[in-house]
Amino acid sequence: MTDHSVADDGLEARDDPGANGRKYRPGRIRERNREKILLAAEEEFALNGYKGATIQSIAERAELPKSNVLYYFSNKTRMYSAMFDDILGRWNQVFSDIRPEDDPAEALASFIRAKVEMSRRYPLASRLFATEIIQGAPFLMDHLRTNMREWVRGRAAVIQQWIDEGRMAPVDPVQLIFLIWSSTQHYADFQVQILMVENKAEYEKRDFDHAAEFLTDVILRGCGLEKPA
Amino acid sequence: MTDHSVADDGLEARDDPGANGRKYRPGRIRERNREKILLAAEEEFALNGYKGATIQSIAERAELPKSNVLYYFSNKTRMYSAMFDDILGRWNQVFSDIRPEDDPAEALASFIRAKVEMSRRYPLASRLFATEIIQGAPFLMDHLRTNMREWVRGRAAVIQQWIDEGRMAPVDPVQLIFLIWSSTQHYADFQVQILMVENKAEYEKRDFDHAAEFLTDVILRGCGLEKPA
DNA sequence: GTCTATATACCGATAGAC
DNA sequence: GTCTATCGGTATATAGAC
Repeated sequence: MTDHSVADDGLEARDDPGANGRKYRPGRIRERNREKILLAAEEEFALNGYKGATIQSIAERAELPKSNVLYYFSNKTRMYSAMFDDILGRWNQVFSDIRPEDDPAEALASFIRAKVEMSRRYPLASRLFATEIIQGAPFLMDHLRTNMREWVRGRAAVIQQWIDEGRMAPVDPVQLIFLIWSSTQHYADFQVQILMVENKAEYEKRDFDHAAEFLTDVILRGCGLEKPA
Repeated sequence: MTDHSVADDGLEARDDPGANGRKYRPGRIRERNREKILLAAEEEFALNGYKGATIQSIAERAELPKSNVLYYFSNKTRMYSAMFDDILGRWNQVFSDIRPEDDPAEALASFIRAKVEMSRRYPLASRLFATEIIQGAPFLMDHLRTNMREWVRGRAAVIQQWIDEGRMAPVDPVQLIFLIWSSTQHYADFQVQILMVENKAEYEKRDFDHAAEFLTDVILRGCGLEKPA
């Protein structure tokens, strides 16, 4: 269960314009099908879990024959891994950095906003990630032990420096990161619960704005910070 | 998938002392086996998901033949439902109430502590619940729509009253409940991630104490409250 | 009540025609 | 590259001996 392979298909975006202006790209169909499959897999895995999702159902959602799916991803575990590579890549593009010279209030607020926005834009990815962690992270263990640990340590060091400089209340930086993670992801992972409790049919953009505002409000004040203008 | 039946086996704890002082209770073996199965089911379902958990593996963990398990719970879905009835019953016993005349700081602090303690004592139950919600709550939908909605509304009303009386900062009471839920459950649901990031082999009691202290510290201050003595 | 044997169904993966 | 047919394995659930 440590087969956390990198999706290494040739995805170079080589443009090779044809005669009549229509772009010709070798592997364009392949690329498109790959994306369709990964998107379908995201929905099926998120909704039914690893075992519960079947290659058949993924194929149907992607509007491709089952064997075609197995042609692109030789087996189910590889497909699952490739999906996480996809998700983690997407996340890395979005994550903004924080630096010691930044204003703590502004940095934390923008971090919270970015995470809430992620919950809004990629709820399936968030749920998949949560399910994977809850079940013991068999596929992402390596990622947690290396990349994520380093990521947290880097951010925690910056926060600690802010504290040492007396620019915010002395709270455990690592716990603070966990608090921001959990409270923001909650809106994606527990969407159904939130909707049911609030008796809403579906989320609207303003719900996320409201959530982000509430969280920055409470967490920043909890860190002894004034809300940025 | 709406077969959310209540486990209605005769579980009356009728004591019927025998001749030599040894308690005789009809259905005692049945009760014991039921508990063993439900405990095993909790572990298997939490670790592998609904589809991933097999009756065979549950039976082995409970040290009973597979058919014996199917004798107590006629099928897999009933077993899954009975497990949640069990969990929800356990939770209802623990949940403390909050009243308008309580001190907001103390009430919220004890609520946070109780939830963290729950994450420590019943991590599997928390993970099962999370997985169920993430996957759209097919079995718990009814519970969310009725019991849980009422529970939240009752607590939110009390918090709102505190706000109206100027005893705490004006924050959205429902969002505050979500914040406390998400941040406390996180320690059970994302245990592996937390351990990996902090490079720890396993949780200790003091880790939970530390987490509870951090959360009460930040959240209470975020609500404009002083930490209770 | 307990357990063996088995019916039935479905899944992942492969072989091979086109 | 695409698709049909199918193999081997395993799951739930039941029938029936004890």
